[in-house]
Amino acid sequence: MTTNREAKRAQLRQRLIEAAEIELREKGLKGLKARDVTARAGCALGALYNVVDDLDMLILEVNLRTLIQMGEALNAAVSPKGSRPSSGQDASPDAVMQALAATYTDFAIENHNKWLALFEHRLPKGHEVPDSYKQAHSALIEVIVPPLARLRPDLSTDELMLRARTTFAAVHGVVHLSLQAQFVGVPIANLKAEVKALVEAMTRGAALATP
Amino acid sequence: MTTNREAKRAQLRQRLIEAAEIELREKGLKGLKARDVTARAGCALGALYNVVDDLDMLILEVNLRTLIQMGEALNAAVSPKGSRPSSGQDASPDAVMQALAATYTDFAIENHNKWLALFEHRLPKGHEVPDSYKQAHSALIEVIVPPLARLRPDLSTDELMLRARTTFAAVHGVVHLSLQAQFVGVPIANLKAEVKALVEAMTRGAALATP
DNA sequence: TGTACATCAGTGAACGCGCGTTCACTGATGTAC
DNA sequence: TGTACATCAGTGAACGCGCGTTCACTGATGTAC
Repeated sequence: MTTNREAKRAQLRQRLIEAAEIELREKGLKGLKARDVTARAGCALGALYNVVDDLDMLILEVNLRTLIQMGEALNAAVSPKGSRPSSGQDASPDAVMQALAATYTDFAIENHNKWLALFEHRLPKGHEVPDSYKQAHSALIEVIVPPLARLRPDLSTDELMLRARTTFAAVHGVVHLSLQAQFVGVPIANLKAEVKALVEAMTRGAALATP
Repeated sequence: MTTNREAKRAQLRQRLIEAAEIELREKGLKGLKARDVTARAGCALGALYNVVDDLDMLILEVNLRTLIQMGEALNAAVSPKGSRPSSGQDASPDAVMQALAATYTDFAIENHNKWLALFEHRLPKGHEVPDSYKQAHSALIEVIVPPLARLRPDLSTDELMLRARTTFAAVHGVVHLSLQAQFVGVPIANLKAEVKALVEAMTRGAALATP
């Protein structure tokens, strides 16, 4: 039963990822240390390197989780749990866009450090971003496309993808500068209202462009 | 002439700030090292600490310069050099907003590392952000307020300040994710067009809200 | 089922490096008389 | 103006620390017969 060994390895790997996730949540990316992670996972420092190439790869793994969690949150916002399968199209596209933006804002607030790590972590040269990671990225954008497509039937698929990224990034920017607090950001107390106004402007402007 | 000594000190200080600026521009925030800066400034490592508390304080000084340069660029975009004093109000507010956003985008592209450092650098606890820094921040926002005020005469001064920050942050977000390249950003080739569309939507939406 | 051997996960002390900061020293620049 | 002394900018080797990563070792887990 060589599987037994593999299973244990995989188990330790999971424990390490979970430990890293908690450490990241509590201390932020800069505060994430190999020693703390292994201590929390209950194994020796060296064990980490039996199971993972690099500390960077471990972080990437945690980030992948965060991306997936974010995707789940956004999807839940688009199709709330109570809704029946056939009732997918009833909410107005403006409302859907607002729900997505609000969900993103909440997610960022509630998972501040983990969310920040998505943008702060940069791979050392030589490492390539894994496919699963890229897929999780696209999944996020694809949530925005359907409501946007209804607002802008004039746009091609490519243009929609592009505009979806722009919309995402605009909301992201407002949230990011606000939570950073040190720069020109909107005070957190006003954040949600301003994000709403932003999305309102964007969906309204879009509607105008489609007579 | 005790002034002579002071003058030399101030001179070295300037040389160090300039050296740090070049190092930052070339190698980015993470690549900025005390040894490289002093080598470039042509003084000994220790001299740095005669003239500045901290490496962090030196970075802050460089960031202040960057903020001021950015402010100058934005101001130049609002009132181009050829224009006479009395002709300040002729451009439409939409056009002014577009010019500001385009200028911000260009500035970010052309000064990538320095611009990034504005957002990446965080002071260690205990240090307080100096007033000059905060002033430079506000100066940026205040460039946006006049055109926005013309688009939204219904908003109070406070609301305008807030909306100006939101607008700034939205544009910033699109530029930031795009130049970061690794995340969900807009491809750089499409960046300027998308920023334009964003600002168009925001100014148009605003006009609608003011019947 | 039991024994001998091989493998490999797990260990944690030690390595190594990068780098900000200090500090004892020197020599030039200023001050006192 | 000249001399004796004090100050302080400037020097760069050495300190110190944090921390990712390695490595020789051990003991448990699996395999062969």
